[in-house]
Amino acid sequence: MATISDVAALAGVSTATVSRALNGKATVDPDLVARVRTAAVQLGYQPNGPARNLRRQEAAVVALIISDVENPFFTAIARGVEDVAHEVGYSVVLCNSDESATKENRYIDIAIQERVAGVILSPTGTTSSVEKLAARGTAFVAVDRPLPQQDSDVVLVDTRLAARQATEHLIAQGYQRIGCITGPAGVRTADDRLAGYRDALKAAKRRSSTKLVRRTEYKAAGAHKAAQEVLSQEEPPDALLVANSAMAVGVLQALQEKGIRPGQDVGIVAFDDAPWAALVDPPLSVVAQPAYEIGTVAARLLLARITDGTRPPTTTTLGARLIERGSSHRG
Amino acid sequence: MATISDVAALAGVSTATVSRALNGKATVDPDLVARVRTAAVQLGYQPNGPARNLRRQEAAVVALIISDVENPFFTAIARGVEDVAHEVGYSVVLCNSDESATKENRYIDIAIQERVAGVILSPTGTTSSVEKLAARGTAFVAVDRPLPQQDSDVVLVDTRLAARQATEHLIAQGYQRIGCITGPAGVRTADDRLAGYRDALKAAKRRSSTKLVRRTEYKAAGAHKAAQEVLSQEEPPDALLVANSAMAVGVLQALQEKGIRPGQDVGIVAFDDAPWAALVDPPLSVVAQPAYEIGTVAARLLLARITDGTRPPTTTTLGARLIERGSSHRG
DNA sequence: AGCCGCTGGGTAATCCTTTACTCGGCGGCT
DNA sequence: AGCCGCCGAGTAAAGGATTACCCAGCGGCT
Repeated sequence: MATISDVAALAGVSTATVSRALNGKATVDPDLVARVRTAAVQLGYQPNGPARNLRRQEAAVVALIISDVENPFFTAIARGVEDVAHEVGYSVVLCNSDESATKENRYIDIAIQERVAGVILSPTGTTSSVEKLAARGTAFVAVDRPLPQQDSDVVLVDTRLAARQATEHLIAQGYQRIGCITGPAGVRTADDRLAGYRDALKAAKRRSSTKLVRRTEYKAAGAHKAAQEVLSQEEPPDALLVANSAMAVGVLQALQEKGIRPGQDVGIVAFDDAPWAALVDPPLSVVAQPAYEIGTVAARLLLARITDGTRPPTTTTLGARLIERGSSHRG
Repeated sequence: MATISDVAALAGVSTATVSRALNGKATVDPDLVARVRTAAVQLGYQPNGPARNLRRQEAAVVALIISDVENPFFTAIARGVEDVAHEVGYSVVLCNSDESATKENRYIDIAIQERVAGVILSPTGTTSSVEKLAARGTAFVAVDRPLPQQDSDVVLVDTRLAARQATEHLIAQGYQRIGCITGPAGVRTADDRLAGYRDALKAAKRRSSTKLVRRTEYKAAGAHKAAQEVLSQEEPPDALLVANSAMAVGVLQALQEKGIRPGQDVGIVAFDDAPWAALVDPPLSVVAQPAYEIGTVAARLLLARITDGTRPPTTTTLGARLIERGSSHRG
C-alpha cells in the first residue's frame, strides 16, 4: 500500500511537503500542491489512519454508544448526531451497548483506546465506566439519561412531565384505573416515567396501586408478559401508560390476544411516535420525543466541548409532545 | 495518559515484557505477569489503539456499512454481525450510508484508512468504491445486494422468488389487478422484487401494466405518494406488493386517508416482518426475511476471509417466508 | 551594496506499541 | 565437569504521518 514517502518520491518533494499539501496547512507553492495531488491520485494513496492518529493524538471520530439499535428512538438520535458531525468532517461510529453495562464499558474502553475525539452515550446507569472518560479528559455528552454524579453536558427530555401529562390526559378521558408499564428500575427514563405517572395520580387525588404497575426490560417481549399479567388480575386497569414503542408492540399484542379493544376497553398512551403508531386500529396515542433534535444538540455540545474542554457543563432539557389519537378515547 | 513505558517502569520490567504479558503471548513468568497486571491497573493503563494498529497493520474492527439505520431490516443484520464478531473479539462499527453512493464511498475510504480488518456492506449499486477494497486486499462481504462484477462473498435473500410467491398468493386470493410499489431502479433488491412480481403475473398469464407499478425511494414518504397516485387512477389496482416495511407504512397511510380497507378492498403484502405488522387492522401479510441470519452468516464469511484471503468467493442465498395475515384476504 | 527578515520547504524527531533478534543463565546429558 | 540447548527477558527497529526546527534564498530597505 502506497505511503506518504512513495507520494513524495513520485512528486519529487519531501514527505513534509506532501503532508502539508494534502492537509492544506501552511502555504505551499500551488505548483507543488498540484504535483502532489496528481501523484497521490496516481498511486491511489490513502493516508494511514493509525499513523496519523498516533501522531495527532486524536482521531476525527466520535463514538455514539446507544442502548438499542433496534429502537427507532435511538436510531433517530443517531441520524441527528451524524448530520451534525459530518458537517464538520467528523465520522460517527455507532456502538450498540444493548442496555448492558458490560458492553457499554467495553465500548468505552475501545473509544479511549482508539483515542476518539469524543463520545455521546445513553448511560446504562452505572457511573463507573463513564468516569474513565472524565479521567482521560475525553469529551463526552450524555443523552436521554443523566449521569448520577458526573457533571457533564447532558441532553434530556422532560420525560417525567410528559408522563404526567399523558396520565392526566387519560384521567381527563374518564379512565378510572390507570396502570403503567415501564422499563427496569434504575434506568432513569423508566423511573421518571413512573414518577410522572404517579405525579398525575396524586394531583388528581387518585390512589395509586402497585398492582397496576409493572416494570420490565424495554422490549416487546417483557411488556407483552407484563400486560398479560396486569390485565388478568381481579381488578384490571382500564388504561395503561406504556414507556416506549417496543413495549407498546407487546402491550397491543396482549390486548389483541385477549380481544380487548384499545381506547374503548383500555386506554393506551405510549412513549415514542413510531411510524406505525397512526396505522394501528385505533391509532395509538403517543408521547412524541424529539429524538433527532436530541442528536443534533448533543453533537453540537460535544463538538464545542472537544474544542474547549473547560466550558461549564450544561443540561439541555427538551420537551415532548402528547399526540392524542384513538387509543386514548372512549367510543 | 499512561503509556506502556510507565507500566514497564512501575513493574520493573521492559516494555517488551509488558506487551507480552498483557497480550498473553509467549511464555512469561507468572510472577512478572502478575506484577505487570497490577501496575497496569494501578496506572489505569489503556493501550494506545492507533500505535497498536500502526504496528500490527490491522485493527480488530469490522466496519458494517448499511444503507439505512432506521430500517429494522438492516438493524437486525447489524445485531447478527455484532453477535458473531464479539464472540471472537472483534468490534463492530456501524456506518450509515443512507443509500448514497457518496457517503458509502466516504465510509469505505475511512475503513481503508483506519485499516479495519474487514468490511460488510449493502452496496448502493455503484461498484467503483468497492473496487478500492478489493485493490487494497481488504476483506469484504456484500449483504442483501450482489456486486455487479466483483466476485466476493455475498449473502443474499432469494427475493425474486419471494416476490413471485407473494404475488402468486395475491393471485390465488382472487385479486385481479395487482400492482407493485418498489424501490429505485438500479437497487438490486428493488429490481428483483419487481422481476419476481412480473414472473408471477406472466406465469398466471396476466397482463402486466406499467400503470400498476411505481418506483420510489425505499421510504415511507415516497411510497405514500406513489400509493396515492396509483390508487387515484381510472383503473386502480385491487392489490399491492410493497417492497419494504417503511414503504408499507406509507402505503397503509395512503389507504387510510382514502378510506380504503386493506384486504377487503385492496390486498397488501409487504416485505419485512416488522414488529408492528401483526398489530395493524387487518394484520399485514408479509414476506419475512431472515435478517439476523444474514448478519451472522456474513460475519462468519468475513472472519473466514480475514484469516484466509484466498478462499474462493461464495454466494449464500437464504430463503424468505411468506406470512399470510389478514391484509391479503378478502372478507 | 550590504544586511535583515521573511517565506517556502527539507530534515529529523516524535507519537507508542509490537516483535525480531539477541543474550545470559540454567539444567541436563555425555 | 563441560558443553549444548532452551527458555525467558531485554534491546532496538519498524510502522507512517505530522510538525518543530532549521536553512537557503530572495526581496526590500537603508
